[in-house]
Amino acid sequence: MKITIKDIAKALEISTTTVSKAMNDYSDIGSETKKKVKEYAEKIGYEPNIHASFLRTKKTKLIGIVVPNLNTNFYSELVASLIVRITKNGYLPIVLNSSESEQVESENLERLMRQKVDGIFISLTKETTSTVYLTKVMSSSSSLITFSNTSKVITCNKVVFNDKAIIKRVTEYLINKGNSKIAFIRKSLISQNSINQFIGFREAHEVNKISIDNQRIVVSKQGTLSEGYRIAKELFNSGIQIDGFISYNDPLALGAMMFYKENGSNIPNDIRFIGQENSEIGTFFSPELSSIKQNLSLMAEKIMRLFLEEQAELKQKKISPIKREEIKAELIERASSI
Amino acid sequence: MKITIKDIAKALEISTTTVSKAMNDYSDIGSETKKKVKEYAEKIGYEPNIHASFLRTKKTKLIGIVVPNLNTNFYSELVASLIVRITKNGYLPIVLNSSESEQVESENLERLMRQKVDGIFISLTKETTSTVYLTKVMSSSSSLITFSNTSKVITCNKVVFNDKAIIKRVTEYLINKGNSKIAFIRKSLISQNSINQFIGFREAHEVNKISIDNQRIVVSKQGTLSEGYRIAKELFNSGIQIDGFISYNDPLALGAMMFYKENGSNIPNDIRFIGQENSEIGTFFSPELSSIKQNLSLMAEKIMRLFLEEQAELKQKKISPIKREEIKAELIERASSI
DNA sequence: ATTGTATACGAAATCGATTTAGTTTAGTGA
DNA sequence: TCACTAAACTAAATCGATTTCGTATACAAT
Repeated sequence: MKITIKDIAKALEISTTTVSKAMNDYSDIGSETKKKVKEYAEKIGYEPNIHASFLRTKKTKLIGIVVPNLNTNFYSELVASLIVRITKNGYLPIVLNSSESEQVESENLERLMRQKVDGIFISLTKETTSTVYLTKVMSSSSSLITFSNTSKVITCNKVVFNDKAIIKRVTEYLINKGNSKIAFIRKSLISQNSINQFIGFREAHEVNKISIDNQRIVVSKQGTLSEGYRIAKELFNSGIQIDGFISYNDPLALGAMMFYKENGSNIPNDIRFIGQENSEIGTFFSPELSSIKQNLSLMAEKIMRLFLEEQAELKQKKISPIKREEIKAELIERASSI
Repeated sequence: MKITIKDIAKALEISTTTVSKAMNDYSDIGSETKKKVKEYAEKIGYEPNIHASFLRTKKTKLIGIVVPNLNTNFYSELVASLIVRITKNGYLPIVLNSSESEQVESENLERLMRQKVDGIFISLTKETTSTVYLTKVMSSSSSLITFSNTSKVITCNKVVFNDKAIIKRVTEYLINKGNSKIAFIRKSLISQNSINQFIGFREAHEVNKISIDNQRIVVSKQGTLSEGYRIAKELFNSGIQIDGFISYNDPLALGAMMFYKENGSNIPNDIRFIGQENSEIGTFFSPELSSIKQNLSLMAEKIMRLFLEEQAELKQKKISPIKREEIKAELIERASSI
């Protein structure tokens, strides 16, 4: 049995208007009445029906999260972090997974717009090129925040890591250790995320006047241990020498490291390895894997804050300016790169 | 600008009633009219407002998913699998994470009930003892399906793995290989999931008339590689000998295996290791780790099917009987246990 | 006494659909 | 011809809130 404002109105012998206004702290309701209403509502366990109030307020208290691949440590942790913040602020998260498919991603955005969510937090798939759906979202009533992997061409709220800077720094770190034949395993040729990292990689070489051999630049779709192993094997069998290895996650670096170890390479003296995402497993290989650590909790925090700010501004009918936040990632140095 | 049934009604010069009925395939609307309405709706891109229709239908097309820990391979993959099925069937998933806290779990259930979701799919935390919130859900309008880790005392829809049977089988498999001092690392002492597995472990011993040394039964909260390493070290330092090792996930087994390898044990001859969840990483250690493989996709499929059946029955005002599905897990035998 | 002004409240419209309870029209059978 | 039925449609009520516009009261100012 559901409790509505009518029940409160009847019991307190006031109008439903007054009840509604009291619950929402309107200024034209006496403080006595407000107190009475709120207390009684609390007592009988009244909770406003969100769907009914949506009809007038156009607010659903729902936030859509769209990630390219939920089944990775990176995104499952980031999503978990977002969920905490979303629920803490009285919203509920609709989580969708694009499975690295632009097609699915666009369907997900349509679903969320149909549901009239108040906000959409999205990290693009590595194959996404079109921005028509993002543009659609921006002209809809849901506020859009792109994170982690976003698009260069679209102007919208963004929260990203300092992809270019951190890879530049890490590459120079290897170069300074004397490495000049560094392999770079990237996620895709299209995604902004990956492009930025590659630019950092390239700039580090340019600054140090070292040329890049494109044969050492590999795109890996899977990003698994076995893929890392396979890539290393192929490089080796093709006679492409390397003395450094940077990949977009840890499993790739570990898989490759395994191959070179089996083949008698001395790590880190012959080849230095650096992964990303700083997963626990990296510390259980020998030598322990150096890795770039991204603060996912901080990213979640910034995303949520951006959203709440925008909501507040929207309420005051202000036009909220586009914002961009960059979060610094850091290198965790371990035996594989010392 | 939003399009409503009014727009269609006006354009086609019929009543909104007819439009609504045509869209919902009522039998008292002519097929000509239905076609006309649907075509026009398609043409102008009409989409019914879910929140408005909720007021009459009490259906939100929303499903809540609650898992104990989203940031694990097991649950992130299972959730991803559920999301696909939920969206395919025209629903949207609200994903919540209990972070292994019964308190958070109960709050999550309250949130979902407040949102009036059509269904709640929940796997309980390992510390959950109370069933009051589950009972609340059952007497609410959301249909409840518990999965993976459920409760023994509550009578509700369940989809689980054959925890007892598979562990019994695996334990006997080790016993048949001559192992009699098997360590068993369980998730908790309370969770039904873990209790069932332990019963299987015990029964295997009873059948083979082997006594269990409780010192070899360890509860691990974290379930990480380092935890597995630590547990092995403690067993060893306490002088507790083992010749077999079964844990509730792969990292634990791998961590332990690492410790014993470092200490000169010959695996699998001295100690046989079996993990669970069959993660890729297990095949990258030496020897490769045997593991129990659960078909998560099948579980997701069964959960969704159960839900849809119940919805169909509910529509026909039938009382749907409580159902229980059990999914067979299987042992993937690798070098660590041969 | 009259006008003005806060303060506190309520009637009714509204949001966008669904559903109930008719109504109209054409066709059927006696 | 008349009563009856089936098919196709609709007016109005409804779901549960919010919001607009108005009203009543008390008090102060003129």
